[in-house]
Amino acid sequence: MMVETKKILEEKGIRATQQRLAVYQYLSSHKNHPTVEMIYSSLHPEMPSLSKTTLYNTLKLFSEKQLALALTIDGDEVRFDGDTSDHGHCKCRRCGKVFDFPLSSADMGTLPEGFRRESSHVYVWGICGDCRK
Amino acid sequence: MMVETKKILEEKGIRATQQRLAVYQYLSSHKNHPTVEMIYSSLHPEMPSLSKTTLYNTLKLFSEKQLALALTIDGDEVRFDGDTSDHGHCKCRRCGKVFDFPLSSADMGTLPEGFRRESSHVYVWGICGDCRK
DNA sequence: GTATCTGCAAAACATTTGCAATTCT
DNA sequence: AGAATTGCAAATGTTTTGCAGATAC
Repeated sequence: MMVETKKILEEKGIRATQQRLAVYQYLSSHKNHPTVEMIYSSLHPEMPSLSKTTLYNTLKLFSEKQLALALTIDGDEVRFDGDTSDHGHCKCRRCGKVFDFPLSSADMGTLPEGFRRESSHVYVWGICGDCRK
Repeated sequence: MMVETKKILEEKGIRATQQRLAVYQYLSSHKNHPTVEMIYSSLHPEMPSLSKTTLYNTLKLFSEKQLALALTIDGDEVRFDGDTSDHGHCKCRRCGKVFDFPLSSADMGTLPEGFRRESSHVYVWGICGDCRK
């Protein structure tokens, strides 16, 4: 399993260091769109040498190599998502949770003449089912 | 025209101060999705007393009162849009320009069971027509 | 063995806060 | 007059940078 993870990183041309493996595995097993702080707080106790500098470096690298998405659903904090498939995110303004949802495959509008789309994000705000009960 | 602007603010329950009128008029006449810095640099020469604190206060107030949208297409800077109608934004990764585009009225995916949508943003990245020539 | 990566401390930035002076109605 | 707003300076919080030592292949 550790071996598998190593392969995934190396296929993307990323040297598999302990720190990067730990971050990758964290993102793979935590689908709650963690912030940098959440990841750090969770990994640091077991890996005291892990620094925030490295965490920032690693997350930036993962975003660039398409191993993670950097979500800016809130302007004041970046959240990360290990699921890089095409999907939208919605956030409940009451409980603060972020949920995934599938995007309709169809178009989502008419882009300007000649614009070539490479990637996109859809963010929705509102109130989730639990909070409306 | 100044009178009109004043009315618009007051209808939203916002006291029409000089600073707020200036910011509102700036947003009305600059549709290029300016950052805080761009707005400040542009207004400050003509209104030297305008502080960034007030600018931040004003932009936050406008966002809350639906007089402007706060766009976080880039995680590291907030941009503002005086056009609060429903539309998407796309950014060219080569020239950096941000363009508006209409959203298809249809759904943009299936939200989680029970989630009530209040607002949404759609961001698209790619290369614009001019940069592809 | 050598290039890359890590982590510390400091720097750089953007945004917020406390508060006294000013401005609106 | 009285409440709301402004703007300064300081605080806060996040992300970046420089660089010496450690690590991976």
